[in-house]
Amino acid sequence: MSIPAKFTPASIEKKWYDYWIEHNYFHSTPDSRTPYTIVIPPPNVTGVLHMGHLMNNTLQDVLVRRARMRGFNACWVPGTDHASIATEAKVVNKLKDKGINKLDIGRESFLEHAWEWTHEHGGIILEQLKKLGCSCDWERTKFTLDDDMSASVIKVFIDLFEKGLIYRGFRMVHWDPEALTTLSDEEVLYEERQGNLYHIAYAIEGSDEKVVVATTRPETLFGDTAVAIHPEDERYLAFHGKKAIVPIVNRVVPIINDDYVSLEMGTGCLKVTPAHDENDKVLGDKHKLAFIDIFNPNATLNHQGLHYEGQDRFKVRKAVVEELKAAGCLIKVTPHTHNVGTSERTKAVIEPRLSDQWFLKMEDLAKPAIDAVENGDVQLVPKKFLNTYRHWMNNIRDWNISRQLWWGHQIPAYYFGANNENVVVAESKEEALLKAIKITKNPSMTVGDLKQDEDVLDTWFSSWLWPISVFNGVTQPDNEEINYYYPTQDLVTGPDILFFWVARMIMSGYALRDEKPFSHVYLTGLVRDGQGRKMSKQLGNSPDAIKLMDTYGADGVRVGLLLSAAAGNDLLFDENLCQQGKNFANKIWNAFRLIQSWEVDNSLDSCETAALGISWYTAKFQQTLATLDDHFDKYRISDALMTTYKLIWDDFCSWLLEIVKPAYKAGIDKTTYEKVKVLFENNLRLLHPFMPFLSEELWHALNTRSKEEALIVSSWPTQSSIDENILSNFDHTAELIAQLRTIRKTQNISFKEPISLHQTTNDVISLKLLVVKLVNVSSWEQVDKAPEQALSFRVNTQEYFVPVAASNIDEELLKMEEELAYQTGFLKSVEKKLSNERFVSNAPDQVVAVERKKAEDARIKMAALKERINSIKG
RNA sequence: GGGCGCUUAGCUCAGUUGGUUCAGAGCACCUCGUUUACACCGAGGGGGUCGGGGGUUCGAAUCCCUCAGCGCCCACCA
Repeated sequence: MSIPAKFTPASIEKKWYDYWIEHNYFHSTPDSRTPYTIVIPPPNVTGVLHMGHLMNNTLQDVLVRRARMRGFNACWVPGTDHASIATEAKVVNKLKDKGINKLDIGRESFLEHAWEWTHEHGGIILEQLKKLGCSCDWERTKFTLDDDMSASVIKVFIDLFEKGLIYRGFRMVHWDPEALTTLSDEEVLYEERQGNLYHIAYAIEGSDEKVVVATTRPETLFGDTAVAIHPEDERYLAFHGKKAIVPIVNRVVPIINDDYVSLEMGTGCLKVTPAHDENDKVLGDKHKLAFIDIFNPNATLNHQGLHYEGQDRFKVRKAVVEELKAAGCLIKVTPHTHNVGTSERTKAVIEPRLSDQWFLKMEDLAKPAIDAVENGDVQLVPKKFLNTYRHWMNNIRDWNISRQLWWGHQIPAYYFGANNENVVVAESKEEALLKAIKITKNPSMTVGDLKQDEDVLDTWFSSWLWPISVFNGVTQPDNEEINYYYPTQDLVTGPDILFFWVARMIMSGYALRDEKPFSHVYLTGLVRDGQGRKMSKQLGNSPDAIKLMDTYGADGVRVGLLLSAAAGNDLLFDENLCQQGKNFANKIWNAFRLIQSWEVDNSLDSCETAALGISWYTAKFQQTLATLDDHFDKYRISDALMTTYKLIWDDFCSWLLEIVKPAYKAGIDKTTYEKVKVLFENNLRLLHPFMPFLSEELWHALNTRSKEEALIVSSWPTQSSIDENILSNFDHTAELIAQLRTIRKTQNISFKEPISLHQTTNDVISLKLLVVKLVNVSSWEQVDKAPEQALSFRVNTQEYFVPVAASNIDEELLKMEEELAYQTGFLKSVEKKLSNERFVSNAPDQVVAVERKKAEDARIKMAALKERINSIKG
């Protein structure tokens, strides 16, 4: 036999991927079948495959491949995301290495660099997905900055603006002083940091008294425009109506009363810096205070910072503290831990900043999206995320959608007028001009009078349209594709972007099409390392995905990841699981080798033993298929895999093949041979979603196919009635075989030495032929009385005996006496239960019946044991 | 600070409405085995009072209360 005993995945993977592509099996177009659609969570265009992607896309491919086999028109739409801030940050760094500053080269030139970078690194990740075996419809590949994608984004912006949902607001936003842009609430991460609480004395105007405020940010005193106290704070009643003098700047500011101020916190006195703190802004608006912005965009101080102008905020903090100390204004400093907002991308400490930004009103958009998830139209898997979702959606705030970046969709807003005080929103400058003329009634205006907004939209403002825009459902709302494929079925993604992306897609679905975007959201866990740490570049604990596939094969890695990946649970990645996947592949490979090695002997009659095994396996397969389908229906993908794993390894390889296997050098009859090949082929169908490469390879190598050309487009087995009788019969037989093997082992009886078996009763039929073959039983008789010199055991209530030499009998006697003691105790406890009237009257009849059966069985066993013990003792 | 969830065998986890073999699976481990698919293997085996305590019930891994430990989400008040 020339087939190697070790399976080498590398030898077949590319071959079959190319084959699938050549035959166009991944491509989908609308037809009369029911669609099954998944849109990929688009990875960053310049990203490389990491463990999370492996996990995610394996799951999607499993779902897609199974759906395809079940006769659905499967369509998996791939694509990439331009990842505005992440990509821009990379390009900025790259230019910096070359000594180029983004601002020096200007927008046009910067974008050229960005596109160059995108073309250079873009799409690598999609190639890597192919290696994993992903059956995406590559003809549909989209990029969020493609022209048609951009057109969708712009159209939605304009529509929502015209509906009054998008507005421009002067608001406190999260400012990233390193990337020089605003961030949405979701892009800010809070870290606990050790800081100080500074107690600073402010003089009261026209008095020797002082008021002491507490602050964590003394450098912001340049922006102070009030001191606030609680109106009922008895300590400060004397200060009502007075004014305070801000140290260093010597600004005279009012002391205001507001019950926002806590009596317990700090000193009970608050310095108010309306331009640099969200809460202070509220106070500022309420009390009509001045707003003094003291920072430049890069968080150095501006001219308001006086002699600190141009210096960084943290340096200024130290210097100001020193100056206050020297001036005797610093009363005390206490350590203080607090949470500091940082930029998800640049890690810079966020500076609250007032600025003009674009916002999307969320409250009305959220309502149908909340309902959809509450009433199950959109199901989150696992359900535990429902609470999180509900909580967030019910407290949703307006979405800051503008970013001070260049890489992205430029906001289609055009300003005009002497101070650019007017704005129109339009698809193009020309259209904007028409709108502007309408407003100004000045026909002499030209496009030169219009200035487009410099900012771009948040990345998620394009990805929230993804399930619609990939089918051009925004720009052509009634086209055939969107009508056919939308809503999609399943979305597979991580819980970390539940709000960034998933919630917003649900909202856009209802806002734009009055329809959910998908029915199920499968939320995967994070992939962590063996110590539970999140995998990251910094820690260097993330294995190289490509290397992993080279080592264990794509199928092996897929199995490894899936094996312990219950939905929503973090996966502690362990390479051993990939090894297990690889071992499994090898096991299947060798099962194939065994079958291939058989030679049909047409002179042989159909083997009866094999026929029994085949009948049993057929039933077992049906039973497992029902379980498997159920796991899939409930999105228990790792359970589905484990079910398949055990079916093939244990039931097919360990049992069926051993039953069917012809004797050494003997031929096999044609009937058995053909049937086993069909059973193996059916195994491959179940296996295909998990291990597409190996299963496709063997499907072809097996050479039994009649009508279906490739496994990927073959059919998923259908459930039919299950022969329960043979299954229970087999269970009994398997137990009998295990007992006999144990006896062989403990008694040191070689397999080659046949054993004989006796039984006294015959109330259970066992599949005798299997026992004869698998444990080499030479004679099997029913006897009236237990043999004198024999080992005994029971399967259920059936008693069996294996005659042995006398020397083993004492041991056997002891064993039986122990067993008798156990049964006696067991019976006692069951009888106690049954004599409890409340149990008998309250418990369901079925449960009581079971207890009665237990007692009955115990009595039978005990009687047999006693009889045997007595007979041995003579 | 508010909310949610988790704790079951050495490891990773199942356990659906409390009641049939419900105390499980895979891996790891131990013993034996090179029988002619596979040592990336086969056969057999050990291992948990289901985090602690209390309660409801005829009956609790499962329901309630409480304590301890861990994790996540939201808000981020000087």
